[in-house]
Amino acid sequence: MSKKVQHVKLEDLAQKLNVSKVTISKALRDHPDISIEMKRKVNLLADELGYVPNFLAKNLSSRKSNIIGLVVPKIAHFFFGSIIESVYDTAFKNNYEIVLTVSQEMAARERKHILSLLSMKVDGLIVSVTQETTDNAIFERVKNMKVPLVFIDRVPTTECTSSVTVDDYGGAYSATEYFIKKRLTKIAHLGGYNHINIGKARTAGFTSAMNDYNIPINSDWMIEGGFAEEDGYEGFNRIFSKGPLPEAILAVTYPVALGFYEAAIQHGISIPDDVQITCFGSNSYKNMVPSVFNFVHQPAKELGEEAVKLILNLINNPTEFECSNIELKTQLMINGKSNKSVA
Amino acid sequence: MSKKVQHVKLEDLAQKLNVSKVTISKALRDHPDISIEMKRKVNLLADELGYVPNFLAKNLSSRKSNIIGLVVPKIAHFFFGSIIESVYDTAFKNNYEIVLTVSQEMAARERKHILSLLSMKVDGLIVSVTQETTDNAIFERVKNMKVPLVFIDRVPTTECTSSVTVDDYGGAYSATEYFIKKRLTKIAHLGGYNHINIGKARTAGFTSAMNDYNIPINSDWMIEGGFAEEDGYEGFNRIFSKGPLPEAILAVTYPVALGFYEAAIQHGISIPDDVQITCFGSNSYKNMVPSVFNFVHQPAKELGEEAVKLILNLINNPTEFECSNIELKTQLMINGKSNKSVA
DNA sequence: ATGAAAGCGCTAACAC
DNA sequence: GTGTTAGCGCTTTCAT
Repeated sequence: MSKKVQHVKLEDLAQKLNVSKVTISKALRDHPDISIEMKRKVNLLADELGYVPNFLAKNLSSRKSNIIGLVVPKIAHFFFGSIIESVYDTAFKNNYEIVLTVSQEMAARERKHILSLLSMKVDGLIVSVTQETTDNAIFERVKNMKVPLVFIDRVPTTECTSSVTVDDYGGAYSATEYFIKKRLTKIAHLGGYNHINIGKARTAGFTSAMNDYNIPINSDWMIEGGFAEEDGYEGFNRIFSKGPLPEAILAVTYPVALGFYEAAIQHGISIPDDVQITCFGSNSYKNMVPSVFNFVHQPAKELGEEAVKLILNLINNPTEFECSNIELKTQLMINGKSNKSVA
Repeated sequence: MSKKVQHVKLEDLAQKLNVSKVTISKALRDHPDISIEMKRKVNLLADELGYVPNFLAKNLSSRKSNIIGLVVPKIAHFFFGSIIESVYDTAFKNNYEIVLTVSQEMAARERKHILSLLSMKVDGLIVSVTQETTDNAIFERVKNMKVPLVFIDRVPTTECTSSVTVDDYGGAYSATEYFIKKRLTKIAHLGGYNHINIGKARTAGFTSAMNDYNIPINSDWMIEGGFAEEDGYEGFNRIFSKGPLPEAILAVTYPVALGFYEAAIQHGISIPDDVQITCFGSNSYKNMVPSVFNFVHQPAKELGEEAVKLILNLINNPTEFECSNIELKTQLMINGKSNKSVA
């Protein structure tokens, strides 16, 4: 390693080689103008001196960044953790950097982060909205600025968005159907807000399955709320206060199932003996480790990959890939194993 | 919302208000030079026009960024997920942004990411090294550049680093002692590499406890490896190939425990009936949900908070906080409950 | 209290 | 092939 590592810039290289800094700049970027010989010399010297281009200057003058901004509502949950890991990995392999921001389910933070990312001149934006997000103005703004935008998993209700989602309706339908076929017909739904696609579609899937099998829906058991533990906790208490418990629960997310579980245990209810729970999400580690829940498995890794691919397509080809929606299949996992008895 | 959202810059505001852009710049930054009245007008207009300062230009000229770079080896695991969430949250509350990069346990990626972050002119760097990291040259370079650097959880063996870690030695000691007091003396250690602090200290804690209680250590059961599932999987197979299994396992991380678990199940071994497993990490969600493992609980949230506080101190006061090491306590959790019978 | 000039480190025209 | 000239949008002296 060289000793002089501080503040090596184009001009330093230029002086040492007695050429202009433009030559250096071009050589480093493998511009066809420059001779092979020159490029060799420049790269050698750059390595030796430990030259690292100044990201800020570079992007300010070129007005692109090779950065994709990512905005997620949560991070310390397996589903989002997996999405994020996958997005990072796919971006890295395509020579893009990710700048991740976390909105913590707060619309105000989400807005602030998007503005930050825009001011960094990101080349594109991948967003999974908060449970609070109802105002789409910020997304309109992104669109007006012609910054490619892809939603992942959670999509606000606007026209012409590009998105990567899962088959929420079908997943909820299958999970509900599975309960019914097991003769568990007293089913509650801990659903998400209807202003978000996943809340709406999952509730619709649940309702359709119930209707198709002529099972009456108990309106006390149709809970609409957020996606976090506290929502599940509160959901239990609301259901509990109304009388006898259902035999089965379909929960809109894994955290909601956890919250329900906590409240149930505190009331001496045994899970899954007294109440069976299926939730959207993903059992961790290859579904090896036993869980008290069953899952509507969401392919997080694929979601991340597809979102990056789509945003790259949008960056390179803004018109052709506008408003494309990719929907991936879910899979009902019973005791960690894929369930084939239902569609 | 205003319609003209694209490319509003200082000069645009300046023209509208018939002042120079310097005045605007100062007003926006609440500089004492500017009159209250002027500031009011400027802020109003900025809001109206949706002005967002250009991050690139701003930081290029001021040569600071209000950004802290974060480098972690993994993300889709609860422990790192929690650290990351906590770092983001604490940074946000202090008006800093985080740029997160993920090395995926690869030293080469780690190096590349650190260079990227340096070229973004981050104000400081929080790093948890990969299991491969043995060359400290890149960290020396950071130090030479006078960029504040804090290690979190995983620290390379260099002199004068600032770090936030847990009591790895004590945690491993307590976990081992607990086994011994339960009369489980055939204990294997699935340890981490000795070139990283956590590998070394946890192995030392295990060894000390065994020695203090005069329990012989079976060298076939002292595995040194990485921190991921595959290492646990391989660890099982190495132990299994040597003859009878131990009664208990101390695993250096949760993923290692998972890998061991998978391999064990495949061989018809029952966990925890045949082999009890304790690992470093954290049961998820308030330790409510039953787990087949016991845990040496690491306070991830506090780790993140302390790391951010320390880096902010270093940024504001580079000399005073140099080489400070914060060590947090671990807690042995048995069946999700804190164990008081051992230290 | 306000502004003019210079410059952060780089890239993009356009000459030569 | 290589260099010259501008300029990205902001902040910083230093005048006024």
